[in-house]
Amino acid sequence: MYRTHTCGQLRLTDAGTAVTLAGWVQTVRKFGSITFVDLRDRYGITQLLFNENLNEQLDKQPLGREFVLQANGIVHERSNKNVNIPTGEIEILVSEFKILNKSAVPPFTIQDDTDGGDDLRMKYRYLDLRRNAVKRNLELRYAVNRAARNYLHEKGFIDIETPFLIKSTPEGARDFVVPSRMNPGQFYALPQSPQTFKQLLMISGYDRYYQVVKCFRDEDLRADRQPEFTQIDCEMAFVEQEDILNMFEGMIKSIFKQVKEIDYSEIVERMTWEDAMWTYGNDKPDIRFGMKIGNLKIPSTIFLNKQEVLKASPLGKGASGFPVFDNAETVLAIAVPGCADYTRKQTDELTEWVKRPQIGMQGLVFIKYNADGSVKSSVDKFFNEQQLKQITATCEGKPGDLILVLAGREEKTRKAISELRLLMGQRLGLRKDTEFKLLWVLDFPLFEYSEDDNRWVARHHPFTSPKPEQIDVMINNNPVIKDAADYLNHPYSNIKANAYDMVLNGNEIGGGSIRIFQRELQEKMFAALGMDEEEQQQKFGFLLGAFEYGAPPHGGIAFGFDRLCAILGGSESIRDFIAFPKNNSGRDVMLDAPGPIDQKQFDELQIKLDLK
RNA sequence: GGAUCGGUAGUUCAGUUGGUUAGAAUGCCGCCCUGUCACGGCGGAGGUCGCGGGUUCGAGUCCCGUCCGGUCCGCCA
Repeated sequence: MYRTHTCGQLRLTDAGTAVTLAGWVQTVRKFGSITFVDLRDRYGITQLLFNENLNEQLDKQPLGREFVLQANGIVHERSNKNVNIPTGEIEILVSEFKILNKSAVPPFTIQDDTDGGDDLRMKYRYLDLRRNAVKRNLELRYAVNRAARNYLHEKGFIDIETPFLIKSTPEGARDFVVPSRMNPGQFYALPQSPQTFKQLLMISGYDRYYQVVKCFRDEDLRADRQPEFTQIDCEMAFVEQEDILNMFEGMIKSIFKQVKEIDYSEIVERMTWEDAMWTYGNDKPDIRFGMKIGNLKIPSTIFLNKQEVLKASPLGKGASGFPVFDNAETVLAIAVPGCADYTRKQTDELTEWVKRPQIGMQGLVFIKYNADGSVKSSVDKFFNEQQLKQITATCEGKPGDLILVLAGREEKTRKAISELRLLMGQRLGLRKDTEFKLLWVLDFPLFEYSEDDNRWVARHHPFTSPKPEQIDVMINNNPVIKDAADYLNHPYSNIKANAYDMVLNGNEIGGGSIRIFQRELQEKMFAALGMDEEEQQQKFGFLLGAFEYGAPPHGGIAFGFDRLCAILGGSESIRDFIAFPKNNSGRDVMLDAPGPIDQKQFDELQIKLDLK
């Protein structure tokens, strides 16, 4: 037996007990004839005391950081207690010790505030995982996993595994592919999600399915994106949208309760996609703070339900005399609370920020709504006080606020003001990572028009059902677009999907839809995406076939598990919540993967490289 | 595919207008120390300034190329 207790276990009540501990040497503090050693394992740190009797032996067998040590001794009350650690009231008076393994000097310190950079920590991930900070994240991840499983099990869901070696589906993200040796020249694809399998399970009658499952997408990465990531993937049969929303806001609330002991008793807010874009310029708005967008001018073809609002806008009626606004497709404003006293330097800095290539705006207009009620703007030449106050009113500006106005092309400007809003929210400390705000975003457009491919693409995925009342529009209309520029007038551009995203603090943590379950509608959808009958049969024949054998109405949702864990852990980085993550280029720097393979392997696969 | 920032001691970083022997902190090694827990004191070792080329009397510093890493845009149903 290597140990009788763990390094996080012993307390003052254990004083006098003979124990054996095993763990890693965290630090050695030597004082001439006595030596303190902090011994660490997964459970904590216990101080070992080597007195003069053992010091000679310690000189012969010096201990270094991360040595694996076994020590026998008696639990003693400390004369100087350490209130900072749970075992701080005791120490082990060591009578005998054994070095179970030596350690090279680690390339970075194994501490909460390590001196190692990200790259190095990933290369020596097995050392980074010893750090308490990372360990806590993995423990949180397990807690979230367990909480989700508890809830779903309670609700009658069953976990069914689905295959990883499947068929390539070119819709959506790029597939990772795996060559088949037994079928030369043919390839499996790794699943982007178990989407079609879970639908088939519904058809098979497993009406409540879930899986905590790896998904694979071969797309360019970001700090918060991994080529392989984990979803909590769920599907239910005989449900409508409302049933799904209730079930899964229940799940998130239950996870909050089980993991964070947070009673999220408020009603989860709901917002249409159109309102989200209109009010926040973003389909995943952070509603922990206001700073809602004032819409001063918008193009007529978007936001069909907002035309009445537009008429009341100060710029909606016609030329203002300010060419930047008059020539712009869209003019949008936000009121930044309490920032009317910004200096020229500060406003210049914000202007530079919106002019960065990633934001790409031409400039930024300021209106200072001073605390005394006066207004001062960078466009005083073009607008009188009354007009400036009208602009201020559209974004609900109050005395003391700084009004920021952007003008330009609709899509770019809306994205820019959304980014600016998030930036200002961040700077004003309105985005606390201890506050959690859930939101459902509903009624997404079913299609988006791809000007690159000159065709409709599914915004969610091709299995998403239109709103029930719009099914006729799809069935009875010809999807062919003769003039690409005219797609906004096509009936398909206004079809809304029976789809929903769950947003937590400005992050999309889950998304799903009610699925198409009739063959005719599914064929119509594939056709709308430009697939002829033969292609449909070749790629999705199995699903169309299954729809002929009594497919029940069904729908589901998938949650981004890694990101959910990161948010609950109060972190921006999902990498810290994954035991063995990949870097920005999709490399595993510890394994040095991907890497070349042997010629023999190529020969067996009958594959030749033709590197460009 | 594009933008941008970075690469200097084991590690995290500083390094002025191009100018003598490239520094700090931490880690590491040695000696001292009986109550530390970020121990302390004294001493020491440690560098192909990512790589290649160019400009110059002289390059860590300027220019070009390249590799690697970070962040972002496109992309990610």
